Amino acid sequence: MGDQRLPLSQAKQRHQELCRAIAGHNYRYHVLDDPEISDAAYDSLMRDLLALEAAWPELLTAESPSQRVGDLRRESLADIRHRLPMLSLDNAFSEAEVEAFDRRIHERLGVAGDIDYAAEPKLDGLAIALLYRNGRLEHAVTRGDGSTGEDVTANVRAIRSVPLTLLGRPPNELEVRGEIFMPVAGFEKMNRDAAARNERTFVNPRNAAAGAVRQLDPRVTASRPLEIFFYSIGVIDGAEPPQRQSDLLAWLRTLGLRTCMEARAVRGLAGCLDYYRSVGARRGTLPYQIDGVVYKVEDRAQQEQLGFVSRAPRWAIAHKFPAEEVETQLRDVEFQVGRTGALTPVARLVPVFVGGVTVSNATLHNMDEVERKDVRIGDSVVVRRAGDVIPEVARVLLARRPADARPVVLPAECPVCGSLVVRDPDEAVARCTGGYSCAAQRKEALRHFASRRAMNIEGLGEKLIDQLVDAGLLRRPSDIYRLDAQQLAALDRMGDKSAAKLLSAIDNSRSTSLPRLLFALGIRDVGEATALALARHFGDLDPLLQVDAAQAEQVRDVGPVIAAHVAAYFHNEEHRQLLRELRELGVRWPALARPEPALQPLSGRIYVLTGTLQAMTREVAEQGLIALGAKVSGSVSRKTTAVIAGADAGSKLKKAVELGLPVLDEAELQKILATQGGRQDS
DNA sequence: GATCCTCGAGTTCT
DNA sequence: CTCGAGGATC
Repeated sequence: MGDQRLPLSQAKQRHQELCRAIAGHNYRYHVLDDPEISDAAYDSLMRDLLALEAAWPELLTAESPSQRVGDLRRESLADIRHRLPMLSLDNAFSEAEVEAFDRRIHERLGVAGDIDYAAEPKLDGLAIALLYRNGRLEHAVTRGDGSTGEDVTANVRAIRSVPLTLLGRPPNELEVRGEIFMPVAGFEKMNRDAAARNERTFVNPRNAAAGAVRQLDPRVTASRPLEIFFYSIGVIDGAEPPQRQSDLLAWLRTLGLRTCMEARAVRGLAGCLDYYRSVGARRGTLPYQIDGVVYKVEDRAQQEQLGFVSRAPRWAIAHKFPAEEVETQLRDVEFQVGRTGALTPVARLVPVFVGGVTVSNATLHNMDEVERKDVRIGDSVVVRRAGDVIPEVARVLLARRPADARPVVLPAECPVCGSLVVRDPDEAVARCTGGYSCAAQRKEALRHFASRRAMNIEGLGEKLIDQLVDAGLLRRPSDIYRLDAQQLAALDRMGDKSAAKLLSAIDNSRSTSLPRLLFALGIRDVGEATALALARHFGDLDPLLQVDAAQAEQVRDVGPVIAAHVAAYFHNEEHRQLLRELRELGVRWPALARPEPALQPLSGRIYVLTGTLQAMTREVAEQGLIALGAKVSGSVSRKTTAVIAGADAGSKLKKAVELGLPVLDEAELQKILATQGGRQDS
């Protein structure tokens, strides 16, 4: 190469020119969407750069455009703590909820006229934070749980619309936040190519983008059509960012950071809703997937005045599009038999792709629901994912009902055991009368007995229980404690090691607590909370074996119905025999000591946990609160003391905000547990 | 008797 | 997460 004979100083200069030229073309291409030169001319510049760097390796720096893609495959991704937490957004699913949001802002700010908002599409991708120090990309971190994410720097460098160095006059330190996504066209092409090579395809652009960013090999990321839009900043040092959100976006563009060109400044509630409708109408023609729009209060001083609720700002909201609804056919309705014998109608659907996954089943809850929706077999139905998770049949398309559509008939006999099915006229559920002789009820009862919140026998799940029951090794819960290694090893897919592990898990479960045992028994209408109340009230099993309905009704939250179930359970000879056997086989629990009031500083308080906690599991958090005398409830009401919200909290957080209840985050919870002298021994 | 609050039970898919 | 129903409260 001719370059090789250049003196070093000239080579350095040429290198700088090339880097600057390439960065400039990147900016025109990605940020302005207005390239100056052809792709071929760009490639030629890149080739020159590579040749120069090959001849003078000392010129190579991490910021060179040639160094986008590292070739280091890593073992795992490191965790990085966000210096400023990455928040989530509150959601609105209707115009009324946006109206309420706008009203709250007026009230809090005490202003009368229209509020200025910045509106932008809500991309369906992956939130990310990039830190630039002195204009150079230092690291990129996923949102993770909001306080800690994964270091994906090497992969993010490989995304071509991410500048490795900022243009203009960047501040000393700037953390920018944005969304990485895969444009629909790129996604489809990638899947076509993958299919042609007989490789696995991705279900949706969001998953594909998330997978690509969390790759261990940055070369794989580089081969995926990823893009990024920036929309906010985190840590900043050495510059005063613009006062308004719209100006902030313009400022980011001057630094070479790509932003969504659909973002607009709008006035007042009406402006927000107009924007929502206009973007919604064009949703299908946008080159990327969006799941709603975001409104932010424009003015930063107002944002600061509004502040935060737990993990979400009060000054922004995501207005979601309605859940995707897809039409499909109802192939059949089958009835599942639960632990209590309840027959649940389940819709078997022609598999259909909705909300990012393939759905083939959906619960219909009970016969009332079937009748209310007028569901018939063979119907065309509309399916959606409620709360974006559980599939449901939204409605039937009556106009498309085929002539041979068959009504759903509640079977007169249990589909599993053939026993009579009865339905109390006052109740919505129909039940199989087979009791413990019904294989479905027996299996479900055993599964419940072994489940995590009951006897907590790890490894004894649905599959294994099916096998053991079918092999005749399990009939009743006490049989679990009679299993031996030889019997287990004879089962399919069960080696010596797994058998030993299971036996040890079974052995561990012998040492339990009275509330767990009472819950495990599966007495009708006795769930965790009632089991705990019974255990507290009676202190041990023996008084319960003598209990009559009147005594049981003394327990808080136990009325005549549950009291009758409890008394009947403990007077049934089969059940008494079961309890005798469990004791003989070594199942034991400490008698419940009446807790000292001094150790119950939180007594009378009711907490509700929601969202995903990070440092502790939900169960540990619950136990910690209960140990201090607090109650942990599953639903929010005016009686709730406070809601503890982890990451991605949903409807419960929303309700707490509506009721004006205090919302705590995980750090505050830990403070409560620590300062109240939370004991770890329960 | 009406209303609100809780709890229990069942469920999807990766 | 959602529905239904039991219990408490007024």
